[in-house]
Amino acid sequence: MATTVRSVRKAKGHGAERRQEILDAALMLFAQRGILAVSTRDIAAATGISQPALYAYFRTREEITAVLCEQAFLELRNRMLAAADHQAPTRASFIRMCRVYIDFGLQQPDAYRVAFMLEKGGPQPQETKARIIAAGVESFDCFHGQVARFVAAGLTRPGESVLLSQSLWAGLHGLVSLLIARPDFPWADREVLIARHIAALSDGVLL
Amino acid sequence: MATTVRSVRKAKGHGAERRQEILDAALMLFAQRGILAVSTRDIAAATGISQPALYAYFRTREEITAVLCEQAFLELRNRMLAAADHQAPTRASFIRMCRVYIDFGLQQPDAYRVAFMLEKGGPQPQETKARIIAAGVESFDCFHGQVARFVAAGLTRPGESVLLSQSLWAGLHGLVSLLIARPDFPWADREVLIARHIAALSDGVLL
DNA sequence: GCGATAAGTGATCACCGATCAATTGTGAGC
DNA sequence: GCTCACAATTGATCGGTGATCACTTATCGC
Repeated sequence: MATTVRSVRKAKGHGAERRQEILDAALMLFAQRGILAVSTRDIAAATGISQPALYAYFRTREEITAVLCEQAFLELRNRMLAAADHQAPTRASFIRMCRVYIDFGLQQPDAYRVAFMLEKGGPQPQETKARIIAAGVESFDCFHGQVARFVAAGLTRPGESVLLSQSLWAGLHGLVSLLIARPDFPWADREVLIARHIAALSDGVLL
Repeated sequence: MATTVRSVRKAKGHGAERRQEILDAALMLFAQRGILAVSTRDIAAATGISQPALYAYFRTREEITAVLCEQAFLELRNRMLAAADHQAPTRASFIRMCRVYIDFGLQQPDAYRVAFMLEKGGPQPQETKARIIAAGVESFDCFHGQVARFVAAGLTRPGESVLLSQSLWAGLHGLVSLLIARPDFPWADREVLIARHIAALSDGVLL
């Protein structure tokens, strides 16, 4: 089933390529079968290497998901930066910003799950943990920068921009995470619900 | 460490007691060590029985968490019913309702995690799955009943009450789940953030 | 008392994450 | 072109996991 083709041995300085191959294989398997249902042996087989070889690139299985988490945060940041127009902020651009976030989560539910919804089992190595937090903060800073433009333009209700940003982020995350985690719940029509939710968040944040 | 005292053998008709003892032990261990860090052997030892004995009461380990999930939903419903005053709905009572939800999540983070944030590994037995969904829907119906009172009183922005309820639930869940899942994030002061979030949700839902 | 049966157990299975010594292949120096 | 240090990778294995089995033990209706 999984690609069991043994991949060629990498030349001396090219460990980074193999590392990314492992990450790609892991993300694909996570998306196909769910994060908890994928073993290190599965990841190794899909990459075309033996299971112990994984541990030359990652200290633990959790570190693999941690790096994917970091990459997911960076991808979210890139999407937000790409979508950021530099026109004067309006209610319409606020709504667009919200949609970018929600679409990211719904289009890449596994990356989103890894980034925001994964239970941490054992304590991570300090350096790995710090990198994840840093990536998360970086994404949030980007988000906060967007929100701050609305604050500066005098379009928002009173409150510090950090407070408004964290509240808004939480509001967006709530819908995305519930739609991902509880797909069997009798939700209202998804598009209508998203539109209403964004409208509510806009009314809650903007004047 | 764990209570290794062997419990007395239950008389014939008293299996339900033992079943609840297992659930209590499991919830305690989940709260202490995290859900993924608790094994069936741990739960059995804390209950005072052997590990295979668990499988006389639950078909899989997942079914234990599933039943805890169901119980968490019912507890949430009870809290909401207990807090529901039957005075005329006001903005203040709306805010109180939001606080009940948030406090439930923050005071019982593991029950909340089990109910809303747990990744389902393999497919559940159909009957167990149906019971969880039913408990979740029951909780939501209770929540929806509260929101509908505000709608009926003409206090809300336009939109079906189901839509408003799902959006509001998502907004509340977003903050609770992020505070639980990412305690290391540099959050603003928790109380201030909660107050601002509830204010935003109120402004988004109420006129 | 006694036997049917519920309640509980030790042994064991396949699989998991992780580690180890041993092996294979690569490429710089000559 | 040959050699050889070392990066890259491996098979074997460890303790622990969820789950299942045949078996034993205690209870209660008769």
